[in-house]
Amino acid sequence: MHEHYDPKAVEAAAQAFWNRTHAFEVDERSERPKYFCLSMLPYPSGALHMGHVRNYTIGDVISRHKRMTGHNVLQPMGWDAFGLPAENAAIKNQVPPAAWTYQNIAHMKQQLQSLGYAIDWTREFATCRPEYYHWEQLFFTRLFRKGVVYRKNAVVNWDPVDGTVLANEQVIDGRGWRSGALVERREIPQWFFRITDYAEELLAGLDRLPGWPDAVKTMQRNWIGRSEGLEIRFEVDGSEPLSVYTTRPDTLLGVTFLSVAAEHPLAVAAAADHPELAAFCAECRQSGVAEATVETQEKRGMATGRFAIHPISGARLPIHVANFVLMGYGTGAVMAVPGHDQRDWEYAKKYRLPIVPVIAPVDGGAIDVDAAPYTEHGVCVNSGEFDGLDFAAAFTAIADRLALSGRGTRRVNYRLRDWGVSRQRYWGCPIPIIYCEHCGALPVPEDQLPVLLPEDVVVDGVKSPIKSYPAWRKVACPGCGRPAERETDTFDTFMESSWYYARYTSPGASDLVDQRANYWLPVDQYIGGIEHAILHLLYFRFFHKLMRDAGLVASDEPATNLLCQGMVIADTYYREAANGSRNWFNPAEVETVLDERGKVVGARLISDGQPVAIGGTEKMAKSKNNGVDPQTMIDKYGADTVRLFSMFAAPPELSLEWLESGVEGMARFLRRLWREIHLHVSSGPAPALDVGALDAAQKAIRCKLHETIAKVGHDIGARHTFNTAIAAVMELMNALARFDDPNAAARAVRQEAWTAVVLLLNPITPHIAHALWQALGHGETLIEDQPFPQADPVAMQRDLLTLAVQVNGKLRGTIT
RNA sequence: GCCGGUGUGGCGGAAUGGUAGACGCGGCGGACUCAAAAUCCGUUGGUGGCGACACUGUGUGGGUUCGAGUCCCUCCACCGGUACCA
Repeated sequence: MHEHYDPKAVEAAAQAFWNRTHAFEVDERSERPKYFCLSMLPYPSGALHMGHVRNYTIGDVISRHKRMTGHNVLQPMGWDAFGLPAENAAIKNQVPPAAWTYQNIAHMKQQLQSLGYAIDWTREFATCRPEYYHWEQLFFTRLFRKGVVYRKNAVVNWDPVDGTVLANEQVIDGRGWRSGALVERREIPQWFFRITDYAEELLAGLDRLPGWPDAVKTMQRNWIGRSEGLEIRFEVDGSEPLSVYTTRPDTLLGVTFLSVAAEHPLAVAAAADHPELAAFCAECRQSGVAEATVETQEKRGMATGRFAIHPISGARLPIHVANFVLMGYGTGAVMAVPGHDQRDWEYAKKYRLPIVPVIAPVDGGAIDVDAAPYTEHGVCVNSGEFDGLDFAAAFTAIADRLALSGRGTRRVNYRLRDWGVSRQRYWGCPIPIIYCEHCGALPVPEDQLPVLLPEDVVVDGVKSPIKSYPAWRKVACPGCGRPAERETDTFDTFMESSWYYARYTSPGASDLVDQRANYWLPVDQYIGGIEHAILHLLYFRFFHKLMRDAGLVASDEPATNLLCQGMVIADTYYREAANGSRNWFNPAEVETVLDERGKVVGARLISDGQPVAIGGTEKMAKSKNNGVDPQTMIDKYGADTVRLFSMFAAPPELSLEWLESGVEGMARFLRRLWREIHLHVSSGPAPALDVGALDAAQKAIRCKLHETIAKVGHDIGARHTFNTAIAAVMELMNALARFDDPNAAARAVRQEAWTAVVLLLNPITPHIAHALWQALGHGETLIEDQPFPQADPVAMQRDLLTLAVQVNGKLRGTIT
C-alpha cells in the first residue's frame, strides 16, 4: 500500500478492473431478486454538467448499495438525442445536427465513464438512431389503426416574418427571437394522442404509487384536474348556440355576460361587419400560446354586439371577445359570474358590466359583491325557485332543470388536454404518415419502416430541411399506389423519453421490447429532476399503459419509486457596463473578501484585484457564467471527491450549492481515511476479534461502529439521505483516529472498523474503496459482491445514557 | 395568474412534537516549519457576565400543546412547472 492517496492511479486501476471483469453487465439469469435502478437519460448538450453528476451519482450509490444487499441490479444509460438545441447549434456552427449530436455523445460518454458509474454499457443507445425510433414509428402506426391517435387543428406560435412555428422558448416578450416580429397565434393541423381517455386511470394510479413523492402526485392530480360540472347551452340570436362548461352551476342565475375566444366562429362572424371588433380580434391573436403569457397579460375584451339567451331567466346577455379565452381549450367560450368569480369580477368592473349577487354565506352574513366577489360556496339567493338551496342541492336542481329543456348535461371534465405530438422541426423522429389525395392520411406500412431521417443536411433555422426536400417527401401511396407525400413534421421529443426505460431491458428486440421486459419492469427506482414532475412523468406513465394495452408489458405503472433531485447552484459575480449590461465572471475567477467573523463582505476578480458585484446564488447556467465544469473538478480532485461532495453537500431533494472549499474538505477526508488505514495496516497483522475480552474503551468504539453501520444502512437504503450517512462515517473516523490504543485487541477492533468503513463508503466512493479493500487484505475482488455491513445489536448496547430534564418545555439539566 | 416546493449560525446543512445548530466549510488562536503549503490540536449562533451561568434565537404575524424548527392558519421572499427547452 502506498503511503499517500493518489486518486488518479487508484481510479484508473479500479476502472480497469471493472472493465476487464465486465463487472456491471447483467442479464435475467440470476438467483437474486432483480432491481432496476434508472436515472433520467441525458440530453447530449455538449459536456456533462453538475446536474448530471448529481443525478447519476445518486443512481450509482443506490445501485451499488442494492447490489451489496443481494440484488441483481440493472443500471443502464442512453442518450435523449433529438431536440431543438442541435438545430440551434447547427445554425451557429454550420454542422449538421446529427454530427454535432454524435460528437457530444462521444465526449459525454467518456466523461461519464471517468466517474466510475456501475453502468451496463452494453445496453446503451441514442434515441436518434433508426434502431431505436423504428419501434416508436411502428407503435405509432399500430396506435393509429387502434384509434388512439388522431389529427386536429391546434394553436402554435407563428412568426409572420420567418414564416415558421416557434417553440415557447423562442418567443421573447411576445416577439420571435430571431426576426423580432410580433408573434401570432395560428391554427395548424397536428397529430394527437388521446391521453384524456386515460385521465381517470392516470389519476387513480397515483393512489397506488406510495414510493412517489407527494409533491409530484399532487402536481399530477392538479394537472389532470378532474372536475364535475355542467355543460350548458346558451341560445344565441341569429347564430349557433354557445356551449360553456362550469363547475358552479349554482351561480347560473348570476351570469351577466359570456366571453368567447378571438378565434371562435361567433367572434369571426361578428367581426365580419364590425371593423373595430375585427381589429381587436387580430390584436388578441398577437400573443404567444404559453399559459403563463396568456394568464398574466392584462385582461381585455370587447362586446361583439351579439347576445345570448339565459337558459333559465331568458335574459339577453352580451357576448364579449376576451383575450384570456383560448380556442381549443374547452369549448372556446365561458360564462361569466362577476359576483362570485375573481376574474369575472375584475372584467365586469373594467367594462362596467352588471354584478349580481346570487350566493349568500350559509351563516347569513352580509356580503357586498360590488366591493369584492364572494367566491365561497353558500346558499342561492336572487335565483327564483332555487333560493335557499345549498351548493349540492342547487347543482342537482339546476342540472335537472336544464336536462329537461335539453340545455344542460352533467359532465366530468379534465383540465388535461390531449397530447399534441407534431413538431414542425427537422431534428426529430419522422412521423410515419403518408398523405394521399385519394386515400387520405395513411400510416406507413410496417415493412416500409423505419422512415429514415436524412442526416446529411443544411439547417438554416427557418424551415426544416425535410420540408424542402422533394426526393424524401414524394412517395407512392401505400393504398392506391399513386403519387403521395410524407408527413414532414417530426415527433415531440417527449415521445422518445416516454419508453426508453423499457428498451433498456430488451436490447436488439424486433419490437419495442420482448419478454425480457417483464423480468426487469417496473423500474424499482427512478431518479431525475423535479422539473419533470408533470410533463415527462405523465407521458412516461401514459406510454406504459399504452404498451400494457398492446400486450407488451404486464405492469400498470412504469416505476414504483421516484426520487426527484434538486438543482445544482453556484454563486454569481458580475460587473455592470456603462450601458447597464452585466458581464458575468465565473466563481473560479473570483476571490471573496471576508470580515473578521468570516462573513463574505465583497468579492474581487483575481486577475486585476478590482471589486466585482455579488449576484446571488443561482442555478448553474451559461447565461450567468456560474457553471463549474465537472471535468475540471475530476482532473483536480478525482472522481471520488466529486462524487462525495455531490452527495454530502445537501440531501438529494434540495438544491446543492457547489463550493470549492467544500470540495477540498472532501478531498481532505479521503486523504485522512487513506492515511489512517495505512497507519493501521502498517502496525502489523490484526488478531481475531475476541468480543468478550474487550475493555470499556474498546467496547465503546465497537458500539460507535455498529451504531454507525445501522445509521448508514438506514440513511442510504431507506431514507436516501446520503449527506447524513457520510456525516456518520466522518464521526466514526474521527473517533477511530483518536482511539490510539496500541494493544492487539484494539488492532482487531480497528480491523473490524476500517473494513466496515470501506464497505459503507463503497457505494459513494467506489474507487478508493476498491483500493483500501485490497490494502486491508482482501485481494483484488469486487466489493459490490460483499454483503453490506449489518449492525450487531449486542455491540450497540450502551452502559451509559444521557437524559434531558425539561420543566415546562425548557431544558433544566441532564442526568447520566 | 394558477399548481407545487423551500426558508435554521458567517456558509452548506443536522434534528421519530422532547438537550436547536450533528457533520463539513469558513473564521479565530496555537503546534510543526527559516518560511510557506500540507498536517495536527483548541475554539466558534447572538447579548450580558471574570466565571458558574442567565437571557435570547429556526422568514413574518397568530394559534394548538406541559413542550413547536417540526402540526394548523396568515402574510412575505425565493425556486420549479405552466402543455413546442429538456
